[in-house]
Amino acid sequence: MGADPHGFKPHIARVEKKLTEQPPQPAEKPEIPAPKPLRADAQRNRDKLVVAAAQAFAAEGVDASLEEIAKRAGVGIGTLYRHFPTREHLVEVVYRREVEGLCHAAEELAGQHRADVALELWMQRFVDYIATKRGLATSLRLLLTANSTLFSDTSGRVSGALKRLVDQAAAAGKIRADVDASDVLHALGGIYSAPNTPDWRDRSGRLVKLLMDGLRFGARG
Amino acid sequence: MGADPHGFKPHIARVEKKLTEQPPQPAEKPEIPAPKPLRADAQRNRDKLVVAAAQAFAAEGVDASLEEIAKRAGVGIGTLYRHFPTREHLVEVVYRREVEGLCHAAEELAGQHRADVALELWMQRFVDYIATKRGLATSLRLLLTANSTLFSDTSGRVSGALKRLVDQAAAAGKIRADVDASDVLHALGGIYSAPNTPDWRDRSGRLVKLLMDGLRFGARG
DNA sequence: TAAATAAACGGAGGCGCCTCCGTTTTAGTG
DNA sequence: CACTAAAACGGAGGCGCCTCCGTTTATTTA
Repeated sequence: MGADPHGFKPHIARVEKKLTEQPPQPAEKPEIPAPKPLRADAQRNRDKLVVAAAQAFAAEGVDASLEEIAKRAGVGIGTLYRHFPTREHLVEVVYRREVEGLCHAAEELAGQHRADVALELWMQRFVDYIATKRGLATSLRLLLTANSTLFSDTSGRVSGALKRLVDQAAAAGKIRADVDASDVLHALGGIYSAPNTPDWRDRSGRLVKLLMDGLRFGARG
Repeated sequence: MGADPHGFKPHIARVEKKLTEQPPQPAEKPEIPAPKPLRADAQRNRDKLVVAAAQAFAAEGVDASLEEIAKRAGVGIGTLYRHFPTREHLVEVVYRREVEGLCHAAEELAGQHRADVALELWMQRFVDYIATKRGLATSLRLLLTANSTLFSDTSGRVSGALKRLVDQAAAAGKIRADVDASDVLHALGGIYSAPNTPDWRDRSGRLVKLLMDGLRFGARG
C-alpha cells in the first residue's frame, strides 16, 4: 500500500557516510557489500541536503517540509528522495551528525581552554544538543528503539566525550575529585527531562552554571 | 507543527458509541461528562462511515484513502474528520465493531446449531476476524499498546465468547471434557502468528477442522 | 580530447491529508 | 406550524508526499 510498489529504491542501504572519507577498502568481510563511493556531484548534494535538513529540523521540528528542505539545499525533491527514501533516514543522519559535532566540540574545547572551562562550555553546548534531540522527538524515539545500534553508538560516544572532559578537569585539580562522569551525566539528566517551557533554555543554562559551581567547590587547584 | 494549529477539534472525546444506545443517564460518576446523543443525521452519517471504513480497511488495509471512505459513505470529507479526527480513531471504532460482531455471532450460532457445530462455525468466523486484525496491523498494534483499555476490553470479550461455546459443547458431551477454552484459544494462536502466505486462509480453515476433530475425539455424546 | 556509458538530477503531476467556512438540517420553543 | 439557534454538513483549496522519466553530468574508455 503505497510502500514502494515499484521496487524503486536505489541504494537504500547507505544510510550513513562519514564526512572524512576512507579509501575504498578492497574487501574486508564477506557480508556488507561495500558501499561504493558516490559520484562527486552526488556527494555534494547529499551534504547540502543534510545541512539544510539539520537547519529545518532545528527550526521547525521533524515535520518540516521535505520539499522545503530540498529547495533550501538547492536540489530537486527527487534528489532528496534518492538519497533518503524516508523522513526517518534523514532524521537519523542528521542526528548522527549532531552527535559527531558534539563530540568534536569536546576535543576542540579541551585544546583551547582550561579544563574546567572546557567542561562548562561543553555542557552549554550539550544543552543545544538536547534541544535538537527534543525537536526530533517522536521520530527519534522510534528510531532509537528500533535501531539499537544507533542508540548504543551515540550514547556511548557522548558519554565518552563527557568522561574525558570530567577526568581532565579532575586531574588538573579544577573540579573536585570525588565525582565522576556518570554523576555529572546523571545531573544533566534534569535537562533532558525538564518540561518544555519557553524559558527552558535559560533554566538549563543556569542548571549548568550551578552544577559547575558545585563541581568547583572543594577543588584542589 | 501541523498538529491542530487552530485548536479546531470538536468533540474528539467521543471515540466510541454503542449501536444499542442507552438512555442518557442523568449523571453517574463525577468524571466522564456524559457524551450526549448525536443528532439523528449525525448518527446516521457516523454509522455509514464506520461501515464504509470497515469495508475499505478489509479490502485495502489501514492505508485506505480517507477521502475514498467518505465518498463510499456518501458524505463529505469534512464530516469524516469531524467524527474521526485521526485515522487511528476510525481504526479503533472499526476494530471494536469487529469484536462486537464476533461476540454477537457466538450467541447467534449457539442458538441455531448443535453445540459442537456452533463452536466450529464460530472458529471459522474467528479466522476472518484475525484476517481483519492483521489488515489493520501497525495502527492496531500501536493502539493496543497505547490504549490498554481497548486491549483488555476486546480480548476479554472474545475469550469470553469462546469460553461459552466451548463450555456448552463440553456440557452437551459433543466435545471431550478434558480441555478448556484457554487450551482452544492457545491452539488458535497458531492462526494469528502464522506467516502471511497467499493460502493463509485455507490453511487456517484446515487448522480449525483439525482442531475440531481433536476436540470431538473421545467425546461422550 | 572525444565518444560512450552509467549515474544522478529535477520537477511536473497525481494523489491524499486536513482545514475552514458558507450552506443546510435538525431540534427546540411559542 | 413557523421561527430560531445550534449542530452538522460538504467540498474547495492549499499543502505535502512520492514517483516517474526525460535530461544533464561525471567518469571511463579509446
